[in-house]
Amino acid sequence: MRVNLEARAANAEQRRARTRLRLLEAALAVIAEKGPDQASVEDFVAAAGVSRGTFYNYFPTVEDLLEALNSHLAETFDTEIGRITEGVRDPALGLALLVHAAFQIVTHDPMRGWVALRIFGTSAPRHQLLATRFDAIFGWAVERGRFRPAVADAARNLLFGAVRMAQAEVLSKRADLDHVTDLVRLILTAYGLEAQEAAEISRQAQERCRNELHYSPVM
Amino acid sequence: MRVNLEARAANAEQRRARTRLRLLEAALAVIAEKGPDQASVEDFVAAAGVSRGTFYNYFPTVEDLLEALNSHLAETFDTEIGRITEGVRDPALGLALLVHAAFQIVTHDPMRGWVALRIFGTSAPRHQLLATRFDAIFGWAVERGRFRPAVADAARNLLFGAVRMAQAEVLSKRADLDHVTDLVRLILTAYGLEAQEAAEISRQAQERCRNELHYSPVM
Amino acid sequence: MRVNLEARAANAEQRRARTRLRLLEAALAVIAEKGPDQASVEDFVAAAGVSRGTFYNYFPTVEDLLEALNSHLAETFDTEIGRITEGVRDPALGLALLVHAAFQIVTHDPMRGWVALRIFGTSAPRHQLLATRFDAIFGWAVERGRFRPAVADAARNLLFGAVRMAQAEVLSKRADLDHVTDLVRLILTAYGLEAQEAAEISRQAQERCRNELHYSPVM
Amino acid sequence: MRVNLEARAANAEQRRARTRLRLLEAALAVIAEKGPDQASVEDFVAAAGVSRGTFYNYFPTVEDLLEALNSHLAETFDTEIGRITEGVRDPALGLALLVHAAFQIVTHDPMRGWVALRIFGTSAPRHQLLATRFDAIFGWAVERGRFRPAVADAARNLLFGAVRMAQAEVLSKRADLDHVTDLVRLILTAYGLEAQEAAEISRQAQERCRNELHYSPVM
DNA sequence: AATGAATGAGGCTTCATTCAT
DNA sequence: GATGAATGAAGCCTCATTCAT
Repeated sequence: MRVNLEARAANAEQRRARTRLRLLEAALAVIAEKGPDQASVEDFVAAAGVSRGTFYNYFPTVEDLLEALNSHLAETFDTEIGRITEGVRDPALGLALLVHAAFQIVTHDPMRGWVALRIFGTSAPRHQLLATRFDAIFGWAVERGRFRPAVADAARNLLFGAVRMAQAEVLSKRADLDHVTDLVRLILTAYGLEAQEAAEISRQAQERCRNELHYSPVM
Repeated sequence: MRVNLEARAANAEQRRARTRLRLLEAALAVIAEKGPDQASVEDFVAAAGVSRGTFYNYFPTVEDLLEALNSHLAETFDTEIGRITEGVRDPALGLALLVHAAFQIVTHDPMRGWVALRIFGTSAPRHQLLATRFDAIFGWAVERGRFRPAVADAARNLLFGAVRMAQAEVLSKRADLDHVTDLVRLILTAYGLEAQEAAEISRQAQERCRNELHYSPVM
Repeated sequence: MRVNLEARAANAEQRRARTRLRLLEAALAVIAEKGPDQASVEDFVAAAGVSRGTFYNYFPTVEDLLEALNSHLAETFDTEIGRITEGVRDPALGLALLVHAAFQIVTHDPMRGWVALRIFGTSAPRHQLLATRFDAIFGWAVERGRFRPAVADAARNLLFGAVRMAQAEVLSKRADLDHVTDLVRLILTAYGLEAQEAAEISRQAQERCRNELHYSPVM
Repeated sequence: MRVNLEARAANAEQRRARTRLRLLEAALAVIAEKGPDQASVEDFVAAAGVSRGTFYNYFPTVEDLLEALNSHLAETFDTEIGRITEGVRDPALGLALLVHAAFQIVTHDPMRGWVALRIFGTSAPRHQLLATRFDAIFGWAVERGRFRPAVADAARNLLFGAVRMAQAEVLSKRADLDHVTDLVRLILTAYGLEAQEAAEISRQAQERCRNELHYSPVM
């Protein structure tokens, strides 16, 4: 009996999780297309194939869904980036990989790219995962004498701002991945590398991402 | 008789212009606070102190108001930037002035800063004035051997992306104008200047903006 | 489980049908009073006792409601007329019955009468059911030598125009059903019957309608 | 001095009348196109080339304009009809002329035709001029033994209803003037004429209208 | 849990009318 | 008189959210 109950509970929980995931997936697609401001509950439930009521069984408000989506994306994104930069010895290469990997992901799964871009524009709380990761690498690079010392905030905003803008360009197909290579080269130069080396590392990183990133959509 | 009619027409025209301006000013304040997507006609007319109907006497739709505001801001902004960079001999200093001046304006008239930031995030047609201005200076710098040759798109996105992100930080008071000085230094370094000189020029430019920019709100 | 779901679905469907009917009924009353051009959604929902939003759950626009109402009325009307003229051997009597029955209905359910009158005046697509029915009977009468040959269009417009005008008079209580008897007599005379016989048939038809038409509102 | 003042007053009055007429003309055109319910003050003043304010100097409300237009049309219409039926000896021919003349007018000046049709559908007070004229001719015909005695109301509604319906058809070009000839024949038959004679008189009347009606728009 | 009908606040837009000039 | 800017009531429609089943 007990076993039965437990099994049933587990079962129910699984179903809950599955429905929740369906709603998140649907929201991803809808928001990628319309943006968070134009997307309605109707859109979400239609895309997920569930009823209005069900939506509210999982998310008390639309805002909550957006937040959940935001967190979900930030976490999976950070995880992927972590995997790529793991074990890298050179912090400069680490940063280059970080950026190139992000664009690799965005290119292969544009929906996530759009959603990240669009949610970012709203007042949604921004997740600190990537910032933290950046700070760690950057600090390490300075410590090792690889980068010229600089205020971390400025360095971070330089990179994140440029990346964000390039992301919009790439997603709109107004720029391709070579654009990113140029950008990374400029950034590394800003941080203190010689132009030659910066170019070299950026190129390397891109290649490595292209080859090694066996990427598959996470949702 | 004729004179009377003409005078009356002129009078009416003035009234019209004044009301239109009031609406634009009000919209500036409202959008700075709420963003273009959350602002309603009700907000605009309440802020302008006119009736709902009056709004539609001036702008057929909200979109039209936003567009008018957008153009207005882009033009005044560009004009101001133009005045500041006029007569500058060194393109590197020109770019530094461009960025610092922008932040000077944004700091003194945060509403415009917010509106620029927020409208930028929408699908509103982006004005090309500043991009054009940047390209001219950058091309000139490369030609003169002041900057290392680079793809203009990448160089532009680096600067505009970073500036945009810093603008959000500064407006939110999470960063001050020193942050901008750091940023400009990094950017100039990315473009090929020595770290030392980059820092020097950035500092100079900031000082000059602080002293020379007798700024007053344009609307 | 399955049964439960099915039952629930059936239940929901019933609710839907009931609400839809309530809206149509309410619209009938409202339009009878104000006419389709002066009726607002507010009027409809107030009369139906539902909320504004509910209206749009059933009809995308006011126009759609009117159309549904129009079709509904035309069909029920034609059905009733059909029942009355069924099995009649003499086409002249058939036409007389058609007209008298229409007025019987209009008298007992003035709302439908008004709505028919008022919707007719708009650009709503006119239903052809009655016209078709008339043409059939008229053609039959001519064929049988009962009516003098005539262009069907003229004959139809004579009857429909006169009936429409009389309907307005009767509904406004400026005329009673004897007026209709006179009118039918004139029409039958126009079609070629002797005055005496025309009067006789019109009287007969009226009586028959009065006795046999166990009429009850359809909505 | 006095003369001057008087002359000036007369002048002013003339101008007033002219502006008023312009507004009526404009309203005629607008209503013919859009119908009275869809026409706005804006439409009227745009068509008349005057300002909103001027409109209200002449008509306190839109309703008043419609009423004035209604009266204006009824009067000019009646005048024209009167001219045509003047001196006719045979009342049957008189009625036939009345109808054919009406259609002649409507055909040559469709705007008036549409407006009459459309205003009629509203709750505007109906003018009795034509009804009175009909009653006079009909009574005369009965008295003379030309028509079979009948209730005047029924006879009138038969004719007016049929004419109104035919008018809609003719204006929509779904019927031509031959349709009217058929209709008049049926009506005269209904009133007691022999079919042969009815046809003959209807034809005669139509011809006469076509030839003699030197029609020109009245406004 | 899931459903979907019902709600009502909130936004957009039109337009007859007023009124200062 | 003529003008046209300003008004605000009134209409349309959407959509997040609630709730009975």
